[in-house]
Amino acid sequence: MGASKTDHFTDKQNELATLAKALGHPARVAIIDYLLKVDACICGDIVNELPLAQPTVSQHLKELKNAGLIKGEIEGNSICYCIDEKTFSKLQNFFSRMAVKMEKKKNNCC
Amino acid sequence: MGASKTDHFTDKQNELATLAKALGHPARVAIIDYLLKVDACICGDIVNELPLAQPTVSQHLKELKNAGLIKGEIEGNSICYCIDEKTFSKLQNFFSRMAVKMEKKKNNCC
DNA sequence: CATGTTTATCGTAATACTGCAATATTAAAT
DNA sequence: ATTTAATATTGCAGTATTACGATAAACATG
Repeated sequence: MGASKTDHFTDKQNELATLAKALGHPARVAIIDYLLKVDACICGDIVNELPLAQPTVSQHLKELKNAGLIKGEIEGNSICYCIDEKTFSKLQNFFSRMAVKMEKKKNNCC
Repeated sequence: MGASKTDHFTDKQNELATLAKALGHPARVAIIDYLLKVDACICGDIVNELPLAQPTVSQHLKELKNAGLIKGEIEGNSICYCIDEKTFSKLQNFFSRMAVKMEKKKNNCC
């Protein structure tokens, strides 16, 4: 089938899955890495940084934007992309909540 | 094509992408949630918790295990699954390193 | 306005993912 | 040794993802 049964899971589960999925490709991780490495937002350049054709990069950028991981503002005839920190802190919250639960059940388990 | 060009990215990028991809499905997030909710490791039960057929759940468990997010030990004729905390702390490290970089470039950007 | 630059979209091919019925495997219990 | 229970594997259908060439759209500049 290839289609996930999203309606059977909670909103939080679907949300985390969507964010994780967006990060589930090395090219998209590389885009995030690059946005973090340079000291400001990037207008262009991203295509030259990746070993992929321009349409492919554009597609990956779109997916990151759809997931809310990056923002893109039009700046003249190029586009200024930057990280959406709110979404990343949401991701971090998911994991720290998980960490708390793990701490609780320590030694309760294999 | 449908195949990622993993050789063109760094090991860390590929590693994070692999872990994120494994969490990129609500059923797999639900499995992790369940393992965290119950106070011990689970021998069985997981199939009954999810709105999916047994072979499908088994497949998701396999993917989580391949990614190193869970461990499964044979216990009699059932299997005891539990979270692999090492992998989760690795994930958390990725995100906290990112958070540090974000903090640094604050106000340097849109 | 014509041209070049930058980014997005379309179309398409190859591959991966999701889901399940049927079946196999494994180990306990009778 | 059979039966039962719990998981895994196989095979298949349907869908999604990845990648890119070709092309379009938007804008700045000469």
